[in-house]
Amino acid sequence: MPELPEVETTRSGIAPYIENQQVKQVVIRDSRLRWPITDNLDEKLCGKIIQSVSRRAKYLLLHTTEGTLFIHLGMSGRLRILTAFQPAEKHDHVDIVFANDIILRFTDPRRFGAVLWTSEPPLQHPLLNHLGPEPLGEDFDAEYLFQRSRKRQVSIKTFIMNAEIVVGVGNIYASESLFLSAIHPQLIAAKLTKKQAEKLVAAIKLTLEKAIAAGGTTLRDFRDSEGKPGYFAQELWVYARQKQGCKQCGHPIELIRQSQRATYFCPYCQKI
DNA sequence: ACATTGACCTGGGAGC
DNA sequence: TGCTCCCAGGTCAATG
Repeated sequence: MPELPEVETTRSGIAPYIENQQVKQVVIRDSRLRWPITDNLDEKLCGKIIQSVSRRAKYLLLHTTEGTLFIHLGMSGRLRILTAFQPAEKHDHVDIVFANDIILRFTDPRRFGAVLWTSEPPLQHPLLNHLGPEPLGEDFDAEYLFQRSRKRQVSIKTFIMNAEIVVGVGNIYASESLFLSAIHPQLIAAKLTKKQAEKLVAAIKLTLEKAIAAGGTTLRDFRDSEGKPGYFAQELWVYARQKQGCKQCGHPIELIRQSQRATYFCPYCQKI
């Protein structure tokens, strides 16, 4: 469920509550996530102070002086700050309790998420070290995207969702960015022109920035760290709008499948 | 190296 | 009401 804007919304929501706070207790109710939660996480984390909370791709990194806890929300994961006790429910798998009694609670019905500890520099971890540039970073530019797309035979939509090319662009924002840049999602990546690369990079950055500003997109169950939904859904041009009129030209939005994922686009605004 | 597909899970909604 | 089927904001591993 969460793409970069939702993860960033979660990051900025939890950071003020847990930065510079000392971990008092770790409660693990179910360690069966995408990978088993690191053994003896309580021993590793208890007594440590969270120096800062950062984000790399869709991972949240909780830094201490002796290691880093990194968390992925998968498709249905969620982090909440509890300032008063609440009984744990069915999918509340992990609580990190701080010395001031604030609780960071990880919930994940589908258990595609991850909660892992590393004492190495986190960006060198095998799950992180192969990732492409951040979409909002300066190194993600038209020249980069154009060069990387040469000779690539996948569709441009599949291409920009490849985390080795650029991270953070998930199923919603891929369709949205392609609409904004007027590029057909089935265009072969190798056929992207330099001009289209410029428009697409700008569209990805703008879409993600606006979604972050709106607190992410809530279609069904995304909630921020305080339990509130994101408001970007009302700004979506095409996603989940099949058969409805294009907000730009009125033609019905089409729904197709690419790599087993739904893609939405306007056949009039986005010609191949 | 690149492309495609299956796998991991649970819950909700549509259709019968 | 209840059953079955399909779908879902991700991404890794296995296979050509």
